[in-house]
Amino acid sequence: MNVPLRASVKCSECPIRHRAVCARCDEDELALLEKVKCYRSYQAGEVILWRGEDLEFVASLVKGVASLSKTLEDGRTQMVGLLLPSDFIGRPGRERIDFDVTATTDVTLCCFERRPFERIVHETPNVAKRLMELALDELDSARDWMLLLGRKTAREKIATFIEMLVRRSTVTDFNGVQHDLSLPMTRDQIANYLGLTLETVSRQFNALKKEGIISFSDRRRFEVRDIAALHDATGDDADGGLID
Amino acid sequence: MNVPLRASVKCSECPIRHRAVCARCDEDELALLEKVKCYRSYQAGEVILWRGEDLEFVASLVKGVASLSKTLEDGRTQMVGLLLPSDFIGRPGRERIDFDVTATTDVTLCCFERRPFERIVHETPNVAKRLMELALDELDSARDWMLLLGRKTAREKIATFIEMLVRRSTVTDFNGVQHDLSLPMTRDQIANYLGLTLETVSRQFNALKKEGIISFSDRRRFEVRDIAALHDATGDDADGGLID
DNA sequence: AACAAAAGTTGACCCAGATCAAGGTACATC
DNA sequence: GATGTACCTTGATCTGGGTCAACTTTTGTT
Repeated sequence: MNVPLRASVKCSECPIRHRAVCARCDEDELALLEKVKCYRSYQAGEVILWRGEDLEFVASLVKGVASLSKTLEDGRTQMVGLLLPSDFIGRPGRERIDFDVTATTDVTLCCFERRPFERIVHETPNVAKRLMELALDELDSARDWMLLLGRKTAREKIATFIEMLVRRSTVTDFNGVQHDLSLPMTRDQIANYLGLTLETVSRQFNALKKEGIISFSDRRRFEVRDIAALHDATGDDADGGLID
Repeated sequence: MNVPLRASVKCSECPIRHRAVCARCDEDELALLEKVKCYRSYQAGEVILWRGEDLEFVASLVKGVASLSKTLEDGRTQMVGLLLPSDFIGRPGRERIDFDVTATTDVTLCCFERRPFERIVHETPNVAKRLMELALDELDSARDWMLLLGRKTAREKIATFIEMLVRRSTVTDFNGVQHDLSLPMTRDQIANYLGLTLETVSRQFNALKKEGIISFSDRRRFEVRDIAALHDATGDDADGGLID
């Protein structure tokens, strides 16, 4: 549902309080934001924003996974961004976006009307600064992704993708070992993310499974059995690769 | 040569005065920057910054073309950014970069020592704001590029590349028709940019030539003969594609 | 429980673009 | 004007991953 709901969660108790656009805010600044925020929810598959549409709100992603994607004339599409909790949608000074934003899983957003938000950005250096950091982080991951799309083999792409999920979940969950991770999307969406077809994604997952590097408990849930072999399969050098 | 030269060009007469990081500065703010700037020159092929190296300066690109590139363990490389005059190198709050920066042609930089520059960013909202705009522009073109790398055919990649050169030169030169444009790099570097091999780049250029869409006067200089056919070959829809 | 729809797997085949190889061309240096 | 070197072109061949197609498994609905 894209019906705005008055905020039910207090900012101070928000799960993304310390990573989102509000991360650097003090209590007073937070109060400003709290006054203009509202929540919206979307079901998996729902389009959150269409390319070219006027942005009436900007938002922090609170829960779930969303994706940014671009489409060619004949319908080929490529994901150009993956949004996880604490990532931001919309940019100061931009009233349109040049890609579609779709809910990959069920999603909850913390939305701010664009105009009031831009005033706050203007008057609150801590928000402006955090927005800059978020933009630079996105730029870094866009560049890692370009290396992946331009030069990696199908196997390397899949291995890199899994490694990224492992890293992100560590950051999110604070558990040293990760067994039982879950894919946040279908094979088709993963193909879209990696510049492959769904058949190739399926084959490469199964190849890594056969080699004992990963194992699946069901279609979505898996476990990394050999993290070193997984890393070798990414093609990245020891220190390099995705840093988030 | 990477020997810093005391500024010889006055900011007020600088060719990138109105597009670079200083674009929004008033005279007083400009004076602040002028005090800490110096010029450096690099020859085509020279590495400006190595990945991982400590950034001692940040800089605006004044003249020439530079590229950002990433490398896999086995030596495959992919360009992840192309810097043209007025583009910026280095980011506030980051003391390292995760890619190499190389002079593609002879290059002149307007450099600022990192520390003093960061103080100025902190105290000059007009600089901070402009830096944000530049970062967002880079993010947009990174995303167009991801679509290109992930989903476009060799022909579409080459056509898109040429179309970008046409657009950029229009913006730079303010001449309605562009005959006699020039490639800022070798076939090898173009391949690197587009996620292709140099042989494929050569073949696709010659295919477009045979079809009468472009023509070459020498290896570097060319002319677009049929801009509509060129656009058709990019795979982008009418309004979409690279916007810079 | 039966059925339908969505998601995933597997095999056969094919082709765009990589790879390998051999020349050709333009410019710099002596 | 000869020699070297970097750059580019062109042809022959190979192959990773796309395409097409059939089938299986899971999930949701009546």
